[in-house]
Amino acid sequence: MTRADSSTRGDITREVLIEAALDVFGHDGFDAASTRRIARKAGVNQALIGYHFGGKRGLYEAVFEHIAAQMQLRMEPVALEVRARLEQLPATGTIRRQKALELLAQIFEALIGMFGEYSATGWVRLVLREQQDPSPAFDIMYDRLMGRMLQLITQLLAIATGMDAASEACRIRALMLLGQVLVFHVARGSTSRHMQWQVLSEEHLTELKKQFRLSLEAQFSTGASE
Amino acid sequence: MTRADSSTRGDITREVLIEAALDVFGHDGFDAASTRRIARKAGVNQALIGYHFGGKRGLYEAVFEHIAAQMQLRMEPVALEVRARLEQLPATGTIRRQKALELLAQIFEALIGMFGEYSATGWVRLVLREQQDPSPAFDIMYDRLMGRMLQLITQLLAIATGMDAASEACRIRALMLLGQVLVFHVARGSTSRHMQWQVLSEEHLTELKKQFRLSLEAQFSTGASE
DNA sequence: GCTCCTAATTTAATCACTTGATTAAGTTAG
DNA sequence: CTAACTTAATCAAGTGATTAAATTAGGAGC
Repeated sequence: MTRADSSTRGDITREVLIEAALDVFGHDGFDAASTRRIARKAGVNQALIGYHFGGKRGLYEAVFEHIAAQMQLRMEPVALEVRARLEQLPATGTIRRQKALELLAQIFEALIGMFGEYSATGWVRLVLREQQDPSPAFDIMYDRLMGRMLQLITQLLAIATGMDAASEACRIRALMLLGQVLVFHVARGSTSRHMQWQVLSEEHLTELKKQFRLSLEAQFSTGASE
Repeated sequence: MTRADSSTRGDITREVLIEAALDVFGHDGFDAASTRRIARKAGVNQALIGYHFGGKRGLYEAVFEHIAAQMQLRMEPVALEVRARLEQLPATGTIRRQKALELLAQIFEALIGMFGEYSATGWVRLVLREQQDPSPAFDIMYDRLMGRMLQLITQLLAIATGMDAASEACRIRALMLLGQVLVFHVARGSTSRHMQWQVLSEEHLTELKKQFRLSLEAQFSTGASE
């Protein structure tokens, strides 16, 4: 789609291969995916995988670089804005807590939107597989994105609740928040049956955002919490 | 281990094959797992898979029957007790809500324990894979276990909050609760890095139960919700 | 603007190997 | 003795990787 400017032949080949590989790896997993199928889907010769990426593994990791770049493109502006507003918060007080909670909601809204948008593509499955037993490809994603995002969430949660950001409890609660969002993607089979949702539509995402916000505020809005 | 009473040779063979298959399928996934490796691990001939289970697929589904049976064995008593106590609840009032919330906490405590206990074995990965694109093997698990469990959770949540059990909101919140627990297993890579947990120990599980209960009570304890 | 040449890229063919399934011949237990 | 069970051997199909040969694009020289 946006490939008009890719200069050399090789660049184009690499690009179509990565896109095809994202699909096939996402669908079948690393082992079950065959390089021939990827090449056929990309409309190029199978040997080009070896030529351009060194082999199947190299292509796999290139796919993760690609995903990480796309996610970063999407989440970085939000993270930057949140961090900027974080600086301007009053040093203490109820308002500081309230604002931090609002920033937290903002991040998760973006996350829900991103997960929802990409849930049709194969990359949710890809990342999920890597979560189970991480290969070097996982580090690409964690170091650039997930880790930072989790840090930011934990930090905001600490401010919003008065917890210690370094505490185990605070990090657990941060992950639990993430779980409330992830479940609709990682437990897709159960979700689609229990909700009777065939596909995650825009309306469903809106409802998820709403319910998540309710949950967030019920848990942490100023007043009592640990 | 508990195989002293399995009568015929065939039964024993089936059993060791299923146990080996649970490991290998869990580790490698359906496609990447090889019947030869399973057979070698089980200490039997590869052709026995075809003989006893009809083929690789048949063995795979037998593994799920096995898992479902084990989970059922573990969760059924809890579900029964909860359902029994549910009957004895007062028809309305704050106490009814409080008790329902308590039952909810009880279920999740059992779930956290079960997930934690089995997280070392391969079956979390197995089920997770099936969640992504469910095969007939998934229905075995959903119909017997997950579906019922989700129904029960939704029902209790409805009582505890005054929501309508059939409403979309209530079902969403039920899944979100489950997500708070699942995340530590499905996002294992991120969890182990963020928490710096190498493995889910008994102490970690205790802390998870504690934090989950805090979250549950903060969200739904009597007073304001909906 | 043209040709020519070289390096980058692509192709088809082939390699050794593993896969799940099947078969016929064996072995065991009741 | 017979039916249940197990074995080793073999099958066709598909795997990732590699190779040498063919093709292509783009800059140098005129």
